Amino acid sequence: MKNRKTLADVAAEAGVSKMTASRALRGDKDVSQANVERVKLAAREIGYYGNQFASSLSSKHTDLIGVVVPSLSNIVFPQVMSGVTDALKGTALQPVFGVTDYDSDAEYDTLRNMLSWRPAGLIVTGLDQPPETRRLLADAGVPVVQIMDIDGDPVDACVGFSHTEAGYDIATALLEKGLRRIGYVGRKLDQDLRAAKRKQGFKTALRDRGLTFKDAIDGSDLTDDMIALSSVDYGRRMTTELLRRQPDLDCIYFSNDDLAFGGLCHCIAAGIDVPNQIALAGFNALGIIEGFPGKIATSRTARKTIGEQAARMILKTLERSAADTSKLTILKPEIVLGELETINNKSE
Amino acid sequence: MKNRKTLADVAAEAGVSKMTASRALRGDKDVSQANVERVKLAAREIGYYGNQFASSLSSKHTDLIGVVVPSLSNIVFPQVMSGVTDALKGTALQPVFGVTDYDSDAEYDTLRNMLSWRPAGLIVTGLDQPPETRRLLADAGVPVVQIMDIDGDPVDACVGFSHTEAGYDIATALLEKGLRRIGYVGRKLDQDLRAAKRKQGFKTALRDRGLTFKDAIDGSDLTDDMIALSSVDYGRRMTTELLRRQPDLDCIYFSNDDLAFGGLCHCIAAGIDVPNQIALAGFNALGIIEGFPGKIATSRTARKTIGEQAARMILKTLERSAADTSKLTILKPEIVLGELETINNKSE
DNA sequence: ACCGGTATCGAAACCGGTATCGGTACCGGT
DNA sequence: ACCGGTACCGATACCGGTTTCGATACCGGT
Repeated sequence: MKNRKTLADVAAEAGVSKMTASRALRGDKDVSQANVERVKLAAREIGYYGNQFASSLSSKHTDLIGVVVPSLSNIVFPQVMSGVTDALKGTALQPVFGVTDYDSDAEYDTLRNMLSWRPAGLIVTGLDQPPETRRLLADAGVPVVQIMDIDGDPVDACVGFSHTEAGYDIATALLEKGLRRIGYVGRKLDQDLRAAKRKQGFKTALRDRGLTFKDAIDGSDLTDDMIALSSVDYGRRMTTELLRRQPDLDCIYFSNDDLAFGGLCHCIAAGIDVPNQIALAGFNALGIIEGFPGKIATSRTARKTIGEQAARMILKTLERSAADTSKLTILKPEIVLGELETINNKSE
Repeated sequence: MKNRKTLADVAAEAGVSKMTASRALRGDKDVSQANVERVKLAAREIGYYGNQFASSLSSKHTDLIGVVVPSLSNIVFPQVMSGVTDALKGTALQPVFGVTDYDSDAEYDTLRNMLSWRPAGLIVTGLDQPPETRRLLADAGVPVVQIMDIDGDPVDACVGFSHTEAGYDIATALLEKGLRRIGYVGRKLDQDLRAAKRKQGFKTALRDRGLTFKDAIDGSDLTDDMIALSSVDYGRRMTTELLRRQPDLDCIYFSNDDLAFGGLCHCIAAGIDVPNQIALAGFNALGIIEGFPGKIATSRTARKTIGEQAARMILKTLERSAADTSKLTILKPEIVLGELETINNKSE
C-alpha cells in the first residue's frame, strides 16, 4: 500500500474537517449542500477512494457476504454464484467467493479466513459439514444459509431440495415408464455426498418395487488416467464399460448430466436408439443436453434461483433483525422426461 | 459484528501482552517457544480468529488479488479463476473475484470497489478498457495483469494470446484443407470484443486468398426469445437458419465451441456428415466437444494456464519488487482439426 | 432582547490490530 | 566487576476511517 490519498487529503482540499468530508462522501445528513458538492469534487480531483479497512474497522460493519462452493469446474456452482451476485446487485452487499475442492479441511480454512473478514452473512454449500466447521458457522453470529441440500440438520437457514427425494422421484418416473433393467454410473461418490444421496433415493425407489440396480459404477477409486478425464468423456467410457458388462440394460441413471451426456455420445456413436432402446437419465438439466432435445431424462434444478433465494434470505434477515423469516426454502426439481414422456409403459 | 474475541482477550487468557500474542500467532520471532504454545492454545480455547481489517489497516498490507472477469456463465472464466486459485494456493495471497457482465460501467465500479480493498495485485480480463478504467488500473500502484488477449496496449503486464491471430490461423488451416464456402455464426459480437477479433482475423485470412464469408450471423441485436436461449441451443438454431440460407456451405466458423456444438447437434439430427459434408470449427476446445471426438475443429486455449501464469506473474513482481520480470506471456492456442486432419485438400 | 430548536460542523476517542523502540534478564568473555 | 550481545517482552504510537458528543450559528416566535 503506497501513499494513497486519505480522507484528510480530501478534507484539506475541500477546506473542511475530516468528519465533514466523511459525512459528505457517505451521504450522511448534517452536511450543507454546498459542502457536499465541494467535498465530492475534491475527492474526484485528487482521485480518492475510501479505505475499506479503516471504514469497516471503525464502523464495525461490512457489506460482505461469504459464499463457499465446492468447485468451479462444475458449471452448476458458477450458476449459483451468478444467482447470488444478481440478487445482491443494487444492494450495498457484495459477495466474496471461496472454493473448497470438495475438501473439508479446505472448507474449514476457507471459512475461518472468511470470518476474519467479519462478513455480514454466509452462504455455504451443503449440510454435511464436520462438527468443528459446524461450530464455526453456528458461532459466527451472522446469518448463515446452507444451500443445495435439505437432507440433514441446517445450522440456521437452508435453501435447496432433497437429493434423496430427487433420486427417488426420477426413479419412480422411470419405473412408471416400464423401465426395469437399470444400471448406474457415477463418479467420486465418496466425495460427492449429494450425488450419493440421489443414488440412495433412486435405490430406495427400486427396492420399493423389489428391484435393484443391475450394475453400478461409483467411481470412488479412480486411476490417474480416469481422473484426468473430463466428465463427459468419463461418462462415455463408463457407459461403454457398463453396457459391455450388461448389454441388456433398458436404462442408465447417471449422477449428473455431464456423465449422462457422455452416455448419449456413446449411444449415438454405437447406433443405439435413445430412449427407445435404452433410456438415459441424468441430473440438473444443464444447457448441454438441449443440444439433443428430449434424449436425456433429467431433474431440472433451480441452481441460479437457489443462489438468489439464499442471498435474499440473508438480506431479509439482515434488515428485519428478527427471526420472523422462514428458515427453509425448498425448490423441488422438476422432472423432465423428454421423449420418454410419449412412451407408454414398456413392460406392458 | 458482535462482541467477537479480540487479541486482547487472547493475551489476557495467555497471560501475556497483546504484542506477544500478536507475534506468537503470526509466527514472528522474538517470542519464546513456551509463549507461542500458550498463546496458540489460548486462541484456540476462546475461539479467536483475527480481524483482517485491523490487521491490514495497521500493517498497510493485504493478501488480496483482485480478479475481474466478464462472466460466470461462460465456463471459460471459472476455469481461469480456477487457475488463479490453484496458483495462489500455498502462498499467502488470496483471490477475490468480481464479475462485470460484459458491461464496462460495471467493470469500472467493480474495479473501484476492489481498489478500496487495497489489493496487492489485479488481474483483469481483456485489453479494451475505456480510458477512465485504464487510468484506474494505471494509478493503482500495484501489479496489474491483463489476461485473455494481447491485441492491444497493456497497462502493465499481459498473459494471453492474439485472437486476431487465432482466427487467422484456424482459417488458414481450414483453407489448406480445401474448404472454400465458409459461413460464420456468432453471438453478441458487439459486446464480445475478443470473438469479434477472431472473426476479423478469420476474415483477413479469407481475404488474403480472395475469399469472403459466404454468409454471417453476428447475433448483435437479438430478440428476447433469442437471448433466453442457451449457447448450445442458439448455435443449433442459427446453424439451421444459416444452412437454410446457404445450403452449399462446406464449413462454418463459430465464435466458440458452445455454438459449434449446437451446430453439430443440428447436423447429427439432420443427418449431415461432419466433417465430410460440412466442417465445423469453434473455439476453446471445451470438454463438451470431447463427447464427439474429432467432429469439431477448434483452437485449444490454455484458460487455466492463463489464470495460473497471471497469478504467478503477480507473485514474482511482488517478491522481486524490480521490474525484471517479463511483462508479456503468450500462450498461443493449438489448432485441433480432429477428423479433418485426415482429409486431403478437398478442392483438389 | 431572549429563548428553544434546528442545522451544521469539528475535536477527540476509538475500532483491533502491528511497527517501533526501549527495557530487562541473562549469557559468556576479559 | 564490567561490558557487549542476544533473547524476549511490552508500552506507545499509529493506520484511516467513524462514532460520539459538544460547540456554534442562525432561525422564528414572543
